[in-house]
Amino acid sequence: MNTLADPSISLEMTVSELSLAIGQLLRRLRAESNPDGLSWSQTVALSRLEKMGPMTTADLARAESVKPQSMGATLAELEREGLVTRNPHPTDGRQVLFTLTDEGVEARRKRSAAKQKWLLAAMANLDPDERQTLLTAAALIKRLGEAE
Amino acid sequence: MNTLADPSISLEMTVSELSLAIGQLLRRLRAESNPDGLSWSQTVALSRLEKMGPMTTADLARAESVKPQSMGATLAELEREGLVTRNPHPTDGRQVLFTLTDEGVEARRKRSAAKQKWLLAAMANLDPDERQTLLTAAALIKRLGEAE
DNA sequence: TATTGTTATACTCTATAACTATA
DNA sequence: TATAGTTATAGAGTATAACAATA
Repeated sequence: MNTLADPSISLEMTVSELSLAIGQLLRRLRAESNPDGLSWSQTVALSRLEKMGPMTTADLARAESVKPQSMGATLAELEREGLVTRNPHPTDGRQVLFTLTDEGVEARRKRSAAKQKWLLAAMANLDPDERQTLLTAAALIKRLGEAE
Repeated sequence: MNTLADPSISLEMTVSELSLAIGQLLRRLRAESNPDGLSWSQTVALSRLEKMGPMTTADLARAESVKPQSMGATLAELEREGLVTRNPHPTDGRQVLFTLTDEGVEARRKRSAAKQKWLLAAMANLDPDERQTLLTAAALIKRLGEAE
């Protein structure tokens, strides 16, 4: 009589539970932000640039499921703060490649600390098994977010 | 030596991966929203009222890690649409209890369908094991979001 | 024509501050 | 005083629409 074995119940319940849970955690993370730290969207853009190397506005927008205009605003702000620089695309004159500056790398490491510090502390109370579950889940969630 | 066995490396990596993944999934979910559907914050408020029964503005705000004023705005909008009603608290004249209307139950079920339908479809491609991981992770994420 | 990016404008969500009513 | 809620205002993030430049 294992209700978890019913795929439809499990699926809808998981969808609902997961949506509510991640929404709450994200709001919680935002609430923990540092006054002179990086905003969420800035942190995300910097992280992705650091991980993937130079990228265009459109690629970053696609990667984060936002419109190019929205990503453009985030990048313009990061550029004003000297955390990214823009370079022309070598072959396509329309495109602009954004690259992390040294200061951007530093900022990503230091100024996003407040948020992550909170989550780090919260996760420190979990069992190793639970942390492993979250790491596995993170990869799955990433796949869902990227899914067509 | 196994780097995954180093708790600090695993922990930081998990924090980073998890934050990025849930941020992207949530933006993705928001992007899938229906033009005449419910907004994310409305869906969340209705879901919680449905699950927990009548609640006050302050309780809902605490549950979702937002300020009472923010939750107040969401509830006012839901009230204007007839999806929740307000009732006086039986013993404390300051408090207001919000309750789902029948129309609110219906709306939660139908109008949030667009978003959840997308996630449901995406999750249908996962293995049962992977779905179980997400369900377990949802509970963990919920605990993190509620953590002091 | 299609794509990249920009500018202009508006909406949603959330925050802070100041206020009223009740405990 | 302290708490629950409201009103007013502002900022961040995102969206749509209209445009320019390039492919």
